[in-house]
Amino acid sequence: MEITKDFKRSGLCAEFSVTDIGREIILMGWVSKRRNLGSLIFIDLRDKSGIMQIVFDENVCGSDTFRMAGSLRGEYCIGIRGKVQKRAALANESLKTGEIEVFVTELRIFSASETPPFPIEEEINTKDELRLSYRYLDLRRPDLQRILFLRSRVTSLVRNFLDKEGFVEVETPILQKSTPEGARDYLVPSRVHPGNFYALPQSPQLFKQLLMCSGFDKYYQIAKCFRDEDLRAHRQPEFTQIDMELSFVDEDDVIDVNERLMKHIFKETLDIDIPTPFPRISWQEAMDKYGSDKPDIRFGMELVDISDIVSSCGFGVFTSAVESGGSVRGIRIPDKADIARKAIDKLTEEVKGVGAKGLAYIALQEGNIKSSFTKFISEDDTNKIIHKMGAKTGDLLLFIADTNKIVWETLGMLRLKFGHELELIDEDTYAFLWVVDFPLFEWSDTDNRLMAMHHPFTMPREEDLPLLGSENQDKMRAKAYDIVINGVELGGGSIRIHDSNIQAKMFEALGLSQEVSNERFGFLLEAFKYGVPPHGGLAHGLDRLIMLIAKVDSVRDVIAFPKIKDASDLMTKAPTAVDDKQLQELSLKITIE
RNA sequence: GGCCCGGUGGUUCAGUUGGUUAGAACGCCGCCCUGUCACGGCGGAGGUCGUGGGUUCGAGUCCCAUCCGGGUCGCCA
Repeated sequence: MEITKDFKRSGLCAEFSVTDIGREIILMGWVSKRRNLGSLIFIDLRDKSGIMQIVFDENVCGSDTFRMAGSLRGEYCIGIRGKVQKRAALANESLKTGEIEVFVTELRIFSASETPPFPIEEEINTKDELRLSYRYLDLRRPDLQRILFLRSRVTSLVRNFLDKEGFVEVETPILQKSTPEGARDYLVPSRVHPGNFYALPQSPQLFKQLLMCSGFDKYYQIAKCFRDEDLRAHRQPEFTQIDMELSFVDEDDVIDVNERLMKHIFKETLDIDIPTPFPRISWQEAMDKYGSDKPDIRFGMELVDISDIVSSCGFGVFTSAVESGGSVRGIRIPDKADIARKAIDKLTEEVKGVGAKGLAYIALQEGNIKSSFTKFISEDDTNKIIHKMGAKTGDLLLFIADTNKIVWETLGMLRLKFGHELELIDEDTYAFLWVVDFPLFEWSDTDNRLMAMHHPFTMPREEDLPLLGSENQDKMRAKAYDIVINGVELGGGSIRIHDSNIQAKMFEALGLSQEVSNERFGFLLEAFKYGVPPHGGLAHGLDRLIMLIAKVDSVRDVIAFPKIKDASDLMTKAPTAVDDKQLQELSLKITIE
């Protein structure tokens, strides 16, 4: 059945209302539900806009059409001509079009459908495995359609906003040079250059800096990025960034434009007014207070450092942690003093999973203090701890003694866990936050050297510059900033180095010889010889932004065709083996099996 | 790669200390029904309980291995 000149869609289901009563219209869509009453057949016709009830009455449509209507089944793709009428019975208040219906005079079945493997409805419980195998059917469901329409709306808002701000969108190459610093690259073999490979971009980082060298001043791109690392609920191997770079700016300028961008997006999509400026805290403060560089500040329960009290308390676990450069910190869980011994044991197992050696606690029960360690320390010290923690009867205090990194990570995890469990979090608020003054470097045990925490082109803070090259350079802070919403790292960026001397020292600090840095980044260093503007930028994770706005928990729900945990595609079965002929052309040989 | 959770008609689930013929709801098929919208009524089909092995008189249930999916740690400059 073909579409003909005199059978064109007059509009979408949800576009019609009582003002159209009496009109003859043509609708096209899918059979969502059918209710066959014998000599009266109701069909819920679904298109991307919603549902329209259509009615088949043999007296109106004739016996042939009525017989056809009886054969309709779920997901048949059809077109109908009919007259809009006010419903004879009560209106259906759950439908936008609930006051009207269409009496069909002509039915065209474009194609039949097998019974779908899962219901095409909102809020189904079907396993991801099945949904992703039939993603094209999954995407018929209204909730997923809404998210993809939302996603399109957001990218459109981003483009309009940044265009007005004087940004230019430039496409950077997908086939790039591999620079093995950071995540693993996806590699693409070159046919023309046997034995050589392109890499898919992990981000357009170097190209956007080059665009600043070229004088574009303000660049952005809705950029596809690729990282060959294992997946998580928030992580896909290919994902999209709202990427930008600006010249002649400092941190405040980048932060300002992005605050206004976020405010604009949240106003236009959710009609929420996000107050600006967003709060800013230093990385150090974030770690000390929340044990995380992406803290959820919708609730308190902040970490407390008790190292000074316990540094010579006589309890070996505590004192040795402090002596070896670590710390002892705790959090106060309100009204949890009645926690069962078994639950403490379970928590202990959990913190061991994060790398802690154990979990100490004080439970301030009515008239009784239950604790794993107070018998080892003086009553005076116990009271000091309770006082510093601000604890009162009924509270549970949990402590970790270890390196700072493990203490932060463990207590940060416990804080989030109890924040959710005790329902301290208002799910309807969006708490924006800038985390600034990140450390410039981070020690890598696997590589046994300093690594750039952000990337090697990040500008150190001026007052820390004298430390570069010194033995204290690991204490340096960067002009780097992350934007965090509700405990989710939405994006990050930095002011870049535009001074080739500082850049050279930076590579030296990272243990990159001049040869290696030239081989990897020579084109950028060369470009920096020709008058490079001060510049900096930021990239937002678009997928995460959509997750937050749409309030969904899996990044798969905001990507049309996502990959599963092992980075394969359940629907197309990619990746797959290729023909020997293709391998030969690429001068590749498979060595497995 | 480690750890945790899951896999039972098409879908979502139940299934007792191992014990008759593995159940329910929805969906599907047939018949009836002129105002349904979670339509209703009557009838029906549909399961090698992910797979392989083991223990047992007997396994959906216990054990081992394996496959598939999810979460998480490692990893993600």
